[in-house]
Amino acid sequence: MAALPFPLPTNPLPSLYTPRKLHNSSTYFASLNQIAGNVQISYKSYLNQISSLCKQGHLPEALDLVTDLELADITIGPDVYGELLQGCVYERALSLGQQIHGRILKNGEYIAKNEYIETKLVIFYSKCDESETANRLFDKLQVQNEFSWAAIMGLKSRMRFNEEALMGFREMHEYGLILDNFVIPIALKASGALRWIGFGKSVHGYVVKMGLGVCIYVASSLLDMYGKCGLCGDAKKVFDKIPEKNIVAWNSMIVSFTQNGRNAEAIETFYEMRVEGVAPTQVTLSSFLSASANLGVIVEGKQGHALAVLSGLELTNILGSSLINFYSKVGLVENAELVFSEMLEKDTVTWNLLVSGYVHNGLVDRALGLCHVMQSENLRFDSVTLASIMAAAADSRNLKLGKEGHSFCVRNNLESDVAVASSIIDMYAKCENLECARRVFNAMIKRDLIMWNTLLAAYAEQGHSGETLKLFYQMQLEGLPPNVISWNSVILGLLNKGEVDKAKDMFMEMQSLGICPNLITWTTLICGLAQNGLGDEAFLTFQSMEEAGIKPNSLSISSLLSACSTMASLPHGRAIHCYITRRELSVSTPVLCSLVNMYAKCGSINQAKRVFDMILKKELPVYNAMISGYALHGQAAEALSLFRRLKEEYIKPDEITFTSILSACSHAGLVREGLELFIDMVSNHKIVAQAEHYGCLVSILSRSHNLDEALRLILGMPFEPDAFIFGSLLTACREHPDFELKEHLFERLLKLEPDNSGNYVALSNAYAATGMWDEALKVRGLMKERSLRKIPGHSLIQIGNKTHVFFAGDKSHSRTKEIYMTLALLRMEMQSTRCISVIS
DNA sequence: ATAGGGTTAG
Repeated sequence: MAALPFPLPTNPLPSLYTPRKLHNSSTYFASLNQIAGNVQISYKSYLNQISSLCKQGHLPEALDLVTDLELADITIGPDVYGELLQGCVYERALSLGQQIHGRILKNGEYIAKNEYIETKLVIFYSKCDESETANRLFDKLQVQNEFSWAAIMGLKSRMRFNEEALMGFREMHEYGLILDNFVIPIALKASGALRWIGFGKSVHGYVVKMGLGVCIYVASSLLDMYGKCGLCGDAKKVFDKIPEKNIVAWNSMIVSFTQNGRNAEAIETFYEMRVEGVAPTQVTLSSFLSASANLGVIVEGKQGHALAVLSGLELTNILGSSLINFYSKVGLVENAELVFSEMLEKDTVTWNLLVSGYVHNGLVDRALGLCHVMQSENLRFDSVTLASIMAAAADSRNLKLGKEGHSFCVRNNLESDVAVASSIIDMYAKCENLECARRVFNAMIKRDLIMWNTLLAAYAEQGHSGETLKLFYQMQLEGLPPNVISWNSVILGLLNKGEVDKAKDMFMEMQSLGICPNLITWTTLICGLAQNGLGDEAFLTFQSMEEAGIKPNSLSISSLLSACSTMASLPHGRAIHCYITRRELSVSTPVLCSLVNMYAKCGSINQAKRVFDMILKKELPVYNAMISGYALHGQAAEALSLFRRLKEEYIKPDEITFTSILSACSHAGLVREGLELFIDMVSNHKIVAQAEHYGCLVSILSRSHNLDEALRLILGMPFEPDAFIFGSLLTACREHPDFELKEHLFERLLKLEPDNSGNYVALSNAYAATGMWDEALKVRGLMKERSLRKIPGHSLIQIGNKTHVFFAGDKSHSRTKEIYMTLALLRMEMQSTRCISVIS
C-alpha cells in the first residue's frame, strides 16, 4: 500500500453521505452495505479526507487520494465518486467532473449503473448547465427518482423553459413521486415567471395540505411567485405567516413591492427589517434604492448608500448600477458619476445607466460624449439605453439626436426590438414627422399593442381623427384588442379635430364594451370639451369623474386648470383651487404654474401674484408663468422687473421666458426694450429665435408704425413664416387702412390653418378696428357657415398705442368710453350681432 | 429561493 501524505485519524468518523430523507431506493442501501462489508478501516478514513477536501474545494487533492486508493488496489465504492461529483457540483468544475465521469465508466458497470452515481451525474451536468448531457443521462436512467427530477427541472427553469419545467412537475406527480420541498420552489419559480397564477395557487394548496409551508424555501418561493404574478397582497399574507423570516424572505417581500410599483411599502418593509435587526444584503439595498429612485426620495436613497458602505458591501455591478440609477433619477448626476468612477467592474448596464442618467437630466452632450467613450472601448449600448435616448429626444423634440439614434439602431440591428421601434416612432411623431414614424411602423414585422398605441397617439395628437380610427379598426382586424390607452387616443383624436359628439359616442361605446375609462380618459374628455367651448359640459364631466371615484392627480389638475384658462372661467378655476386646498393635494411646481397661469388668463392678475408670492422655492417655470401673466395683462413694467429678479437670482431664462417678455413689450409698445431683449436672447443666451419671437418683434415694429420694417424682417427670417407670424402681422396691422393687406394675410393664414377660428376672429377684429363693421360681421358669418366655434376667452384689443386685455364676464374695467367700445368688440366676438346697439 | 436599466395615453 502506498504511503499516505498525512496520518490517519484514530477514530474515523462515519461515512458523510447519509441519504436525504424521502429517499427510498433499496439498491442504494444494498450497494452501501456491500462496500462497507469488505473494506478496511482506512477506506473510511480516506473517504472522510476526500469528503472534507471536496467540501473545501480542494478537488485536485481529493482526486490524488483517489489515485492513492487505486494504486493500493482498494475497491472504490460509489460513495467516493459521489463525494467527488458533489465537490464538482459545488465548484461548478465541469472538466474535472467529466474526468471523474470517465473514471467511473472505466471502473465498469458496478459503479456506473449504481443509482446513486447515475443520479449524481445527472445532478452534476444539470448544475453545470450542460443540458444535452444531462437530458441524455436522465432519459437513460434506470430509476428516475426525486433527485434527478429536481435537477432536470432546475435546469429547465434556469434555461427559462418554464413550461417544460412545469410539465415535468406534473409528470413527477403522475408517476407517484413525492413532490418535496426541493422541487416545489422550482415549480413555483416557473409559475411566477410564466405568471401562471392558477398553477401557482394550486401548488400553494398542495403545500398547505402537505404541511410544507414551514420550510423557509417553500415559503419564500410562494411569496416570490405571488409577487411575480402581481398579487402583493397574497405575497404579504404568506410573508406574515413566516415565523422566522430569513434575509431571503425579507428581500423577496421588498422586491415584490418594488416590482409592482408599490415603492412606499417596499421602503416601509425595509425599515421593519432594520428594526428586526436583520442585516441587509446587496439584494435588499438594490431593491431599496430602486424604490427610492422611483419615489424620488433623496434622503432614503442616501441612507441606503451609507448603509451599503457601513455594511462593507462591495460595489458590484448590481449595487453600483442601482446607486447610479438612484442618483440620476433624483437629479444628483455628480454622485452618479462618482459611483461610476469608483466601480471596479462595469458591464453594459452600468454604462447604459449613466448614459440614460445624463439624458434624463438634460445633459445630452455629456451623454453623447459617454457614448463615444463606450464605442471607443468597444462597448455597445443596447436596446434599453437606446429606448431611453429616443424618449429623451422625443421629449426635447431633438430630431437631430433622434435621427442619430435611429441610424445607430439601423447599423446595429436594434430596430427590430419592439420597445426601441416604439420609441423611434414616438420620437418622429413628437418631432412632427409623421411620415417617418409611419415608415418605421410599416417596416416592422412584429407589432405589439404599445407600438399600435404609439402610432394611434401620434395621429390623435395632430387631430387626424380619420387616420386614427382607421388604425384603430385595422389593429382589431389583425387580432389585437385595443386597451384603454388605444381608446383614449381615439377620443383625443376626435376632440382635437373638434368632433365632440363622435368623441362622446366613443366614450359611451368603450364603456359598453367593458373598457373602464381611467383618469386620462376623463381628463382628455374634460379638456377636449373645454377646448371646444363646452365649459359647462366639461365641469359636469368633472363631477361625473368624481362620482366614478376617480381622483385627479397633479397632472390632471394642471390639465383641468388649463381648461379653465381656455374657457376664461374664473369661477371654475377658483373651484379647482378650492378643491386642491380642500383635498390637501400635493402642490407640485406644475400645479402651481397652472394656478398662476389660470388666474392670469382668467383676468385675476392679483390672485396670480398672490399664488406666486406663496411659492417658497421659485423655479423658472413659475417665473415664466407669472411673466406671461403680466404680459397678458399689458403690465410690461412688472414683467420686466420680474425678468430682472430672475437674473439676480441667477436663474437662466429660456426661450419661453423670452416669448413672454417680448410679448409684454409688444403689447406695451416698448420698442427699444423689445429690440434689446431680442438681441440679448440671441447673442448672450444663444437661444435660436423661433417663430414666436419673430412674431413679437413683428408686432413691436408694426405698432411703432414700422410695418415696412416688420415685413422686411420677415423676408430676412431663416425660416418660412408660419401661422403665428401671419397672425401677429394681422393683429399688428389692425389699424392700418390697407384693406388688401389684411385680406392677403388672412388668405395666407387660412392656407396654413384652415380650421382655426382664431384667424377669423383676428380678421374681423382687424376690420372692426378701422370701423369696417360690415366686413367684420361678414367674416363672423363665414365662421358660422363653416361651423367654427369661437372659443370664449380673453381678448387683446388695441386702442391707440395701448393694448387692453378683457376677459369674458369681466366687469371691472367698464368705466371709460374707450372701454365701452372695446367691450362692444368683445361682445361681438361672443355673439356676432348686437355690437352696434352696445356702441350706441 | 431573493437582486440593477427601457417603449405608449393627458
